[in-house]
Amino acid sequence: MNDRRIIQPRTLKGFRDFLPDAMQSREWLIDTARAVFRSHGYVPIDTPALEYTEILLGKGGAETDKQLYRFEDNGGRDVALRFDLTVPLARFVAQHFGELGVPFKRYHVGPVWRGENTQRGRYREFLQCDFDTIGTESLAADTEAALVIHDIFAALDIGEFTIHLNNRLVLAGLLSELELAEHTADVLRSIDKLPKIGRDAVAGELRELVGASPAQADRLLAALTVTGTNEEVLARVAELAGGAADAGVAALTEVVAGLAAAGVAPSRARVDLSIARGLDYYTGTVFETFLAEIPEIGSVCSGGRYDDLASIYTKQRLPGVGASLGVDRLLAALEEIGKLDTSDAGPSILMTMFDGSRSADYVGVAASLRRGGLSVELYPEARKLGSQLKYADRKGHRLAVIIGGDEWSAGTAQVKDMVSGDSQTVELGTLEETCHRLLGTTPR
RNA sequence: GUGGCCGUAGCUCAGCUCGGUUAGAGCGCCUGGUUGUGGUCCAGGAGGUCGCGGGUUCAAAUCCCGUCGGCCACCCCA
Repeated sequence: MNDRRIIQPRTLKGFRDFLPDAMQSREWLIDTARAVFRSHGYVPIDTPALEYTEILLGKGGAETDKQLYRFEDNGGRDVALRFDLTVPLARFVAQHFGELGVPFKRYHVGPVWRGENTQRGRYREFLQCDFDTIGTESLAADTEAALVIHDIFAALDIGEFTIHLNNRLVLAGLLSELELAEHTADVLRSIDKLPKIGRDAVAGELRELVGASPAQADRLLAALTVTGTNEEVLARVAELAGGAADAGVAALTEVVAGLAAAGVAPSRARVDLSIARGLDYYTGTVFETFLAEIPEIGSVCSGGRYDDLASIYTKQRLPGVGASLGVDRLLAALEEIGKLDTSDAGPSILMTMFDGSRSADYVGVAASLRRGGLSVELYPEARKLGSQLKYADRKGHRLAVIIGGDEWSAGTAQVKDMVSGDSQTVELGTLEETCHRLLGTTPR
């Protein structure tokens, strides 16, 4: 009778369930970002999770190839799950270019999949939250991208943060001045490790990997680690690159000036020449964002400018600039530094049920309160009042409305303040007004 | 993908080194004390395939192998 085989409930490595608390944090984060995107004129899009493999493999090297969830569908098509939102955006823009017009500014929030090894804050299914401006080379778009990042982190109110800005043209200028240009990719990857393994180790790696002389490595690292105000750093690097980095310096100068004009504190937007970003499609501005309280978790929002988003899907040249908010990494960081507000913002009123045979009446009162702009949860059964109040307490409701036999016959309702424990009895006709007054909200 | 650590109640963990009676604790949950009032207190209770599978043994949470999952480093990146 009871020997029915139970399938063990489990989830795949790197895939997770989200319980209500975790999900509320995710929604808070995404809602905040979404509001900022909209305020700057970005519009939402979505694309399929599954694409033809040739679409996804068009760009990207052997690394993405390995990480791809790829299989043959029931119709014999070679398909794969998207591993980021940028490649689908490229396909999307190439395919719908005629209907979109430029500049095209979109944001996209959705899961992506990578079959790589897991770690804290790194999963096989994770959420990306991207925004990009396509079809303009104006640096105003770069400035805006940085400003969007700034506005999101300011709105989240999770402590201080710094957006590190650099420009690939500066790095390219330095590398050509130092005659290391042909090893750009390797050098950049090495530079990215600077904060992690330190200056000496990077110098060593440069010598081994690309055969840089100690003098070359020294000069490069000296330029990259220049400190000072944004203006000082820019002036110094222009000097060190001997004019080869002028275009990049000018671009960075303009972006920094724009951010200052927008009221961004200098401490929140810093020129940092050691920010390289391994991704090779960036060609101009690059940014990474670090939280002051937990910089070691890495960048929680990164991006940059690229010359041509979709060259493999269309002959239309599509320059752009954008960034990606690392939702899962950011949430992991906030959890660690105790900045996650787990108090839920659910309904503020619990309508208790006293007499199951009158459930329609309770539904009616709750509905009328909601029509007045209140958030009301109706307890679904006439359980012991103590249990219902306990439930209200656990769910974080601020008020409990109690209507029992006495109240029904008197045409009244009891309103209990869950924080103070005080309760008062009011006419049913003034219940809505009383709730609004106690909650400090205004009637609709 | 390579290497290391780990996996016991819903959660945090003890027990494992040197196999041996009904596997424990705190918190949480449920019930009662308070027949219509939560958060405190008191009493009681439910809840465990010791991740899963196999092996050694008279006997395995404990030893061995495999596997799944988590964490960490490398790699790469969000």
